[in-house]
Formats: sequence, C-alpha cells, structure tokens
Amino acid sequence: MARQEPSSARTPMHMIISEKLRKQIQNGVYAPGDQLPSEFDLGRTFGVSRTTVRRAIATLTGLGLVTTQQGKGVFVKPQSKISFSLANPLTFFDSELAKQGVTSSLQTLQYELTQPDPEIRARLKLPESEAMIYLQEKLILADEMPIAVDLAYFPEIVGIALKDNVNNGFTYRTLAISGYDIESAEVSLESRPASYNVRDLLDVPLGSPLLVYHYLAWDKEKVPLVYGETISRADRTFYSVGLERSQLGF
Amino acid sequence: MARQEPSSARTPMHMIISEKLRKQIQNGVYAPGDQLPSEFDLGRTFGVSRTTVRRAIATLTGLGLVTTQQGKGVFVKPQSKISFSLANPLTFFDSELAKQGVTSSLQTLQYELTQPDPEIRARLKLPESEAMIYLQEKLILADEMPIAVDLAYFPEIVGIALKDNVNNGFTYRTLAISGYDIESAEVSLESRPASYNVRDLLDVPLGSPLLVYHYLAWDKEKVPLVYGETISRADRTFYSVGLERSQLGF
DNA sequence: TAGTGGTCTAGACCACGGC
DNA sequence: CCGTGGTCTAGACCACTAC
Repeated sequence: MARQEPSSARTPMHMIISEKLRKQIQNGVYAPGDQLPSEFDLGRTFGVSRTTVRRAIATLTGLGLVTTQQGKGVFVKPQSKISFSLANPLTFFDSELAKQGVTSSLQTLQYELTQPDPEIRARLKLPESEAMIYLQEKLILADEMPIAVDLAYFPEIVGIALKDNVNNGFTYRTLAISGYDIESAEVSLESRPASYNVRDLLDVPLGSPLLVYHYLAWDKEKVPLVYGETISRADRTFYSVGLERSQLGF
Repeated sequence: MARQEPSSARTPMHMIISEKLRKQIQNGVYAPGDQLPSEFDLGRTFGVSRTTVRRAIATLTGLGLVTTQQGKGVFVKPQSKISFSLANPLTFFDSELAKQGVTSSLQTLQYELTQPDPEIRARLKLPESEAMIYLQEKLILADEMPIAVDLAYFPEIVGIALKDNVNNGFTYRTLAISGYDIESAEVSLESRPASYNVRDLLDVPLGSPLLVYHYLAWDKEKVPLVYGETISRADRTFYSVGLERSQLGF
C-alpha cells in the first residue's frame, strides 16, 4: 500500500510542501489573514496523502506562520509585535502600549495568601519554612486579546499593605504607593515553550514559544520586596531598553 | 479499518500518552539522558498505532523535553541554561561563562564587505543606497557545542578599522580597541522559531524557540557604529541584568 | 542482521462552522 | 447539509545505528 519514489529527491515531500507554502506566504502570495487551500486540495495538487499535507501544515504552525481552525481552514497569521520596556515592563504599560496604537487593560485573576514553593521561598529569602506569601495573578490584554500573564509573589507583610491597591496600576508603582521603595532589582529573560497551564489563558498552541521575564526587587536594606514572572506570547511581544555608557559592561 | 472508541474520554490518545510521558520525565522516572521505550513498544503498551505514538513524541519534542535520533531512539534532554549579560552579552563572555563552569570559544565564520539589506541600512542610518557594510558572522560554542550565532553589521569605515582585530574578544571590546567609543546603545530581546538557516548552524529542530538579542550602538555624536543580532538556542541560554533605582522606569 | 526512528499511504470516523 | 480540520489505523519502505 505504501509507495515511495526511488528517493530521487532526498528532501521529503512534507518539507517541499511546507517550504513552498512558506515562500508563498513570505512573498505575499498569501497575505496575513488569507486562507490557504484545504488539506484535501493541497494533497491533490501535490499528489500526496492528506497525512503528508498535515505534516507540512504542522511545520508552518510551528514556525508561527499559520493557525488552523477546525471547521474553517488554515489561515496566515498577522505578525506584528508589541514592545515592553525591559527596565520595567509593566509600570505605565498602558501609556506605553497606547503609544504603539494598542488599547490595553489589566485583569486581576486572583490575589491570595498561600504557601510558597521552596524555589519562591528561596528567592524571597524567607527563613521559616511555614512563611506565607501573597500571590497576585494578572492577565494583560492588548486590543482585547490576552498577551501575557503576570505572577507576582510578595512576602506576607508586603502583601497585606498592598491589598487595597492591588487593582491600581502595576507592581512597582503599586509598591511605591504602599510605601515600599525599590532600590535595586535583578531581571532576566528566557524563552520557554507553552505548557498546558498557560495554553488556555493565552490561547496559544501547546509548545509555542513564550517569553518569560523574571524580576526580583529589593529595598535599601537588600530585603526582597517582590519576585515575579511575566509570561508573554513570544509571537506578540518583545522587550527593549536603552543603555548609557555607564551601564554597559566595560 | 479505522477504529475509534465511543470517545468516552474526550481527550485524544496522543495527548494522554504525551502527558503521561511528560509527567514521568518530570518525576524522574526517566532521567535526563535516559532512553524512552521504542515507538513500537509504546504503541503496544498503550494499544495504539505507531502514528499516534509518534504524534505524542512530536509534542514532547516541541516542549523541548526529548530529542529523537534516527536509528537509536528517543532520549530525555538535559535542561541547564547558560546566562548571558543583558547589558552587554558578548564582551568578556568567555570569563563570564567560565564562572558558570562552561568552557567557551568563538569561531569567526566570515568577515566580508557586502551590500546591506534596506533594513540594515536604515538601522545604521546609511544615506546612500550604494553604501557598503562589513558583515561579521560568528559562532559561539559552549562546551564544544554551538549555542549561538552572532551577526554584526558595521559601516564600511568602521569595518575597515576593525579588520585586524576581528578575532580578538568581541564586538564592543573590539570597537574600543580600534578607537571607536560607544556612548549609548539600544538593545532588545525577542523569541523566534528556528528557520532553516540557523537550524544547521545550531543543530536544533526546525521551529524550536530561539532568543534573538538585537543591539544598536552609537558614538558621542549619535552616529551608529554597529548593529547586530545574537541568535541563541532558547533551551540553552537566558539573559539577565541588575538594575539600580535610577535605571528603573519611575 | 536486527532494531530504531523517518516518511508515506488510503481510508475511516469525529467535531466544528457555516449555509 | 457539506466542507473543514482533528484523530486514528494497519501496513509499507527507507535510512541510520549497533552488534
């Protein structure tokens, strides 16, 4: 039942197909928002089974070029990205996004006292193993679409003070209002594939790349005030910052 | 020929299988470096076809948890990441990586005069459309394995001055030696899926996440000295930086 | 030579969207 | 209702690795 050409061409058919479609998308043959031919049609035009076409489409999905919608078809994805500030991505994020022509909003999903993971406890330098923390979970929307989730962990004392201001503005600003002044911070950025938890919140396929911004902030006495992670869709966001001579590493 | 249970369970078999394996990997049932059962065996134990097993394995590959090796098997990937400095990732990168217990080296793939893309020309603010630039392409190795590619674009005058020092140290330091002092810079970070070009250089599967670090540096007169991109394997690297109060956005 | 993953087929049923 | 993508099968051949 299986048939395979004498492998005159070394490159597999699914790759030939995905490359052809990729170039057509890049060259504007299919514009953002356009629908690709159906899997059945593609199979007929390339003379391959539907399985092979699906393999090619899966590649394009992995490259972030198309999305599939059951019952409708395969569509070319728009590509624009939103900029976050690396020095402080989420303070004033609303005005910053407005500058980029994007309407934004915040949604606090939860704010609760809970027991921290050992890892979180270590980062916040909490000595006792029974110490509790406040967890704030927020959803960041741009143009009505969720683009990021923020998880912030506060030591209990800090968290109590924040309680009333939780819905105003954002982390660093909220801290300042409550009388906690940040003196320094350590931030880092990594990329991670989407797992099941965030997949639903951010409406992305499993395994698609996410940007994870970690932040740890201290007061004058080097006491940790907050640790957090902002998890954003890598296909919709990037981080940037300007650096002066004194800040460069030489 | 096709058989499908009455869909008592709503979740597809390939997802059940990938989730089961994912949890086993997370719980250490399969440690880093371990080999998973063969596709044939997994199909037998789960009572599904090999195609379905392969679909599950593809998910795990997308999550960065396993790698497949033709003729050998499926293996659990080790997970450690190397830190780059965000303020200046590639100056002194050797000593920085040594601190992390990693031996590193640099390999200049090419250094040549060429005609820039319109995008590069715009970033370097080159007025004439016939202006040429120097392109430096470098491979960064950690523990003998390629983890990043760096593409640096220099205006012609700058590039000539650099010619003799190209193999010493790295971009910013090389510039300083040649008498070009950087006064300020704008850097940004994004994540992008691996395309065919970098796939071979970095030895990663197509579509796996990459971190892309963009840098644009100017002298005192705000004349661009270099624009570049450092493209690194997201499963092997992250970026971090310390910030003082004055640098925070408030 | 045996065992592994990589590619591919022809056909089935299911779930969803829109007419 | 039909057309779309989502899931799945049983079996084939190829390419690579190891013994």
